[in-house]
Amino acid sequence: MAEVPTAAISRLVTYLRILEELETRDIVRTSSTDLAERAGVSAFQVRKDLAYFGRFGTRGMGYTVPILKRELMRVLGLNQTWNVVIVGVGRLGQAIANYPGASDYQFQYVGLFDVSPELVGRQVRDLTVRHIAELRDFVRENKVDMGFLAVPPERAQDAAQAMVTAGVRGILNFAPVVIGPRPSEGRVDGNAQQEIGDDWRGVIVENVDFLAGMKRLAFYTLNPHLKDSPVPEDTE
Amino acid sequence: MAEVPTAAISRLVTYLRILEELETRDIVRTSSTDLAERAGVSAFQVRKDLAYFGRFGTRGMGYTVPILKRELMRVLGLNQTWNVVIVGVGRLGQAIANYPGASDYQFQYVGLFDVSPELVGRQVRDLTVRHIAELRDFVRENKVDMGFLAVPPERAQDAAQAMVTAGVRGILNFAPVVIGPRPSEGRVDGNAQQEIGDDWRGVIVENVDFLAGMKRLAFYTLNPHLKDSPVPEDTE
DNA sequence: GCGTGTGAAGCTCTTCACAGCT
DNA sequence: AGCTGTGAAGAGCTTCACACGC
Repeated sequence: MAEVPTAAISRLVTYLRILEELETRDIVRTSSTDLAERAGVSAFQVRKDLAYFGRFGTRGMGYTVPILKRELMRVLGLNQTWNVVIVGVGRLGQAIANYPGASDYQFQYVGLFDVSPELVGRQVRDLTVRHIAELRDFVRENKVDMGFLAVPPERAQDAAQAMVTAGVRGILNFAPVVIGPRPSEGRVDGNAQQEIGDDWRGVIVENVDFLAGMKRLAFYTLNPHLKDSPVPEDTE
Repeated sequence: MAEVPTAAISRLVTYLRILEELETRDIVRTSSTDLAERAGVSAFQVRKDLAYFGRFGTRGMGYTVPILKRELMRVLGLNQTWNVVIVGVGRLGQAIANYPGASDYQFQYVGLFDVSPELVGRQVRDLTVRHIAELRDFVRENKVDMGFLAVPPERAQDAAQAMVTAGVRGILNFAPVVIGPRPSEGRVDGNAQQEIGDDWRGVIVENVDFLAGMKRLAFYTLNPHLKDSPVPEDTE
């Protein structure tokens, strides 16, 4: 199914970041070996990852930083504007909204939503927090490309369903739960759950779960032999 | 090398979460099929993942929720106390420090560190923010099991190096950069980089990178066919 | 009969070696 | 000569089918 490995996409993001840093330092040329070292992967891997999307280098020469950067941005869809709503504007949601770097890639926060009366109406980063009941109309009246979900875990499934129903097709889920085309837990399950998940078709969910990260870290700290350490073996 | 797939550990964390929710609802029995459905994976996968660590079920019966929960906590190292320092106490670091759920697993924040004069000395969640120069002594005088790194990306490599030098053996890296046994960028590279990375041996790094998550989401929103959607095909 | 546990098959991803261009 | 691009080999992960125990 996946003719391009998911892990390859994560690595492309890393390469892009490295290219940006090289560009700020006015370094114009690089190579798969150089990128590999900076990214902590093998040079084979770099070349293979790039090869999924085209031929960006020159044999014998390497890569030209601005060109490869431009191409990776195009591949990743970062040369266009993305309108984003944030659902859940507590401490985490606000930290996300204010985190620098998102606007560098034309990610624009266009709406903030919450249920808390203390938050609705408040200004956060030039935007007024709206009640989540307004989400549906907002998504219909505005172009919304993706939504960030930063509500407490017990509300995540319902909030995600609301986003999908409203028409959001990409969700970055910060809540430590699995969201998806499931009947909402704690609801009477009697009536014919007709076509559950039909509106989830084509919806992309990416998870950013820091509690899970903590637990993985705990496990690997206890079992370090099960994880490849960041100490390089040899780049090629 | 990895006799247990990395992805399996992530899934175990998910199973554990589901078991906790079942327990709060007083559900005592479950099965690989049930867990699979809730976790969004196949039942084969659930059984295989559990089999890496033991035999926790009863044939023909399924699993007993409290037993499987206890066993998974033991496997993941969540039945012991973990002392955590947070390096970087800006908006993101504070959101992390205040995020509920960490203390449920005996993750205890024992020290907060930053360089900003505005933050050092301030109280955050019952702790006084210390200057990062105190990190080394702090780690030596206190038992510190892991560190969370939430500084701006340009400071991440140096801060990570400081943590490792101080003796921190597990790092949860929130900064959108690769950290590791590299010479700090922007430093004169002249003298013999003797044994770079020697002190990184055995250090575990887990990344929680939400900017990367945004970019992956952008890519998969543009190329949905390259990603398995959350819509289930059939659980078994 | 039912659901777990597991060796084996199948598939995806990574590593490799080298052909090909500059 | 040097470094990319890529088919092929190898490793690792997932899926499967079925034996086993309740």
